Amino acid sequence: MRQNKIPQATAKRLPLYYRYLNNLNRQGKKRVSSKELSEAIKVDSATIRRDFSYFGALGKKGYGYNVEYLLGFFRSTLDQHETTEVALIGVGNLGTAFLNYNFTKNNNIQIKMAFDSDEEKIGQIVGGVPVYGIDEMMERIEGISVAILTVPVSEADVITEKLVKAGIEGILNFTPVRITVPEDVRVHHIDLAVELQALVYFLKHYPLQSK
Amino acid sequence: MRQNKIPQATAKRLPLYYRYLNNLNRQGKKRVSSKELSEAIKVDSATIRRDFSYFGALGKKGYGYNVEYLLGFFRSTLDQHETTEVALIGVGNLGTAFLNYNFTKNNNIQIKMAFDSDEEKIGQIVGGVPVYGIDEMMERIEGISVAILTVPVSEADVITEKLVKAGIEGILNFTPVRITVPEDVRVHHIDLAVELQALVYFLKHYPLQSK
DNA sequence: GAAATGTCGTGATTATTTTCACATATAATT
DNA sequence: AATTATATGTGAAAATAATCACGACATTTC
Repeated sequence: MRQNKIPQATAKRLPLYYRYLNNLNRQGKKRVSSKELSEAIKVDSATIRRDFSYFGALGKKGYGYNVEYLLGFFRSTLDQHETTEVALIGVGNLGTAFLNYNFTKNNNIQIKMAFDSDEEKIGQIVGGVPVYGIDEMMERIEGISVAILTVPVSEADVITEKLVKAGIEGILNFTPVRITVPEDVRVHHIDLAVELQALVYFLKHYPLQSK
Repeated sequence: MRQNKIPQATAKRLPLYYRYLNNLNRQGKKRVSSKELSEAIKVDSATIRRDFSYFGALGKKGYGYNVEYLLGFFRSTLDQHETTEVALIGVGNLGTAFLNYNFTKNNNIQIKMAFDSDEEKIGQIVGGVPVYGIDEMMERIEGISVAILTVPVSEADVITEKLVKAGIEGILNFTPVRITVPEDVRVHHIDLAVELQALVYFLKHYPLQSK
């Protein structure tokens, strides 16, 4: 379970590979080469082969990769056989977008419950997920190890503290706040304003074409 | 304008620095050290010093950095003196979240217009931004160089093609589709399902604490 | 069944990024 | 004024990641 040898950069690409293989499989494709994959997902073909090779020799020379086999392999590598249950905190626009996203289609990830402090929202079912009051969070969240944080900035720190107390292990943080957690809690940040500004910066300072 | 020497990894962190310096300045803080910054934004202090040093000697030994000076410096580096106008395509939950996000507060980025194909939404003002029909996009978008793409998967390719024809230079793509564009158009992907699945993978395979 | 073609897996190389660690300079203290 | 504490900027090293390029082998074609 903890064969910690795969580079982080590779690990980040695995879900991407997995989803595309799923697509191919649905389309009934039987084989695929690193070159084809490369064109579809915009990752250098040598990088793809290298990535796959960390898991052993999954392909066949002169043929490519067997889609079904590869898919099955990634399914178990990405623990897709067991469903990961997730909680979402903050049912605003962004939170609602997540609730309506069907993660279970490609990934065995399921948002099991959501929390909000707005009386209007409590008790509703959004995207098939029940919304509870924040005050119920501590009891209800037990057994869930991953949280998506889509609350306003002002709430971020307080909620994070509660999540940590409730034993959460991973947080996908969409607030601009760099939340503070014990070192055994993993936080991934997605900062929408930063991403947008970075794109603008790259546009002005890193001309493409010539490259 | 094109002193292409700053590492990409550094460039991606600039907006983060900028926002935090803004916060400090608002709080009336006069000085800050790389160590303080490091604790706040969770980036190694040596990395911060190195990042800053690409722009010259911005600090003072034994003192740290002058917040106002540094802020002013980044403001011009990040082109914050001029407003960047952006269009958003797809006013669903995710799109609406963006429209309600006040980018202008910290960043001189303004979503100037939005597009959707839903008759219900056309003509509305969401978060202060007018929503037009997709069919008006080609005319209206002229002069805008950045687009945020928050449409359903099925629309992604068609809309992208239109955006490219309309002369867009950068796309912040939230669809899982790896859109195809000419090489002089810059695309940044943010794939929510991939991010979530990557977090889950890291949790299971990259134990923290010990590290 | 021989020749041509295709594609993997990987050693070696190169590029990029992070981190260490310390000389150097400023600021604070006594 | 001397001493101590602080914090930068950066050379050098280490870590991480991407890419090249080719031998080996499977598949396809003739």
